[in-house]
Amino acid sequence: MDTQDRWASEHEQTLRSFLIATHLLLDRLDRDLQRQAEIPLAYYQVLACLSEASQCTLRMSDLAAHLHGSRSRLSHAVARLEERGWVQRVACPTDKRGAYAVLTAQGRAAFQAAAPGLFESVRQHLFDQLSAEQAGHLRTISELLAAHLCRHEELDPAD
Amino acid sequence: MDTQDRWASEHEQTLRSFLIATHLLLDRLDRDLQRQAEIPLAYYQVLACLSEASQCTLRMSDLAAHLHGSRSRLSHAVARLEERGWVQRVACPTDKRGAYAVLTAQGRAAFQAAAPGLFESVRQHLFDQLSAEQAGHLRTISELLAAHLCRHEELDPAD
DNA sequence: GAAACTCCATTGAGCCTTCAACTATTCCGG
DNA sequence: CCGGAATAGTTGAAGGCTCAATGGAGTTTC
Repeated sequence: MDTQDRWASEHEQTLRSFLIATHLLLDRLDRDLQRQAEIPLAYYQVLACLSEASQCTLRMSDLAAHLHGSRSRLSHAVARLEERGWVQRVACPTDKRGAYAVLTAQGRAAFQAAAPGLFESVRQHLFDQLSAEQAGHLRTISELLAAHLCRHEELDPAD
Repeated sequence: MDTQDRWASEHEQTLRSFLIATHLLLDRLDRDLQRQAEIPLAYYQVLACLSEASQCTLRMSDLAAHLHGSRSRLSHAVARLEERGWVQRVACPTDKRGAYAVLTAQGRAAFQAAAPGLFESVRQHLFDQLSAEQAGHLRTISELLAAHLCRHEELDPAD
């Protein structure tokens, strides 16, 4: 087996483990959250983002950008969250195309009720499995990859 | 800020980066593969698994287990792949409940056509962004997490 | 050997996401 | 100011996933 092949097979194995681990972990977190709080992880993230914004309010576009997701997806998500009374859409006075998403009191309550269970899952399935050093590595790696992918999306609007 | 808080906020940041990075990366790989080869990453993994099996054949259950996914999901996936003529179901002679999934010649061809593009994406968006040391860490971490989550699923059939 | 259990695999409903229009507004060059 | 281009956001169809329910086939027990 020459050097090229060794490289490839090593990376292939890493990729395989990475795909399995991330799928299993994301599924588990999503499932736990779904069972305990009846919200998908993706919607929890919307609530989390809004809860940190000033006035618990964000323009739809900004919210989508913070979540690194598409406008379309956010639009659907907010529609669902609005049905539950957790978020409200408010028209933007200065730009009639625009809309604000506002976290309601109920939305904040739902978010706060869901958080402890999620953190417990994360602790159990992620951080309890890693040494402090490994958690540090994971953070570094995640930040590197996220930065690259964000950069790449800006530059490559192959859409 | 006391020690507890520091711990929590550090981990929260790590989690955030991790979720963003994995979502962006999985989306990008899936999208690239979809554009270049018109298959979702999940279906590619099915083909990959079959292509490595002896006779390119695997029991549905075993295939699901290798992929760490549910039987239901695999059943749907194989149904789609069968429509395309890439996989064929074959009844198991010894156990009439059972079914084999067999990779067809067309399926193998589609898999081989898709692989280079995927590896290129993986190289560009994952390994080119990491040092050799970091790739090693990622592998270790992934394997740890995957092992834990597999163990956990066996032990905790909270279903 | 029949009832009770378990196991393999499939099915359909419901939800989430993506993709590709589409509407409505705002911006900008001339 | 007008017409074209860019921007904000929504919508509906299509596809994939999960969940719960089902059917059919082996297995166990007495």
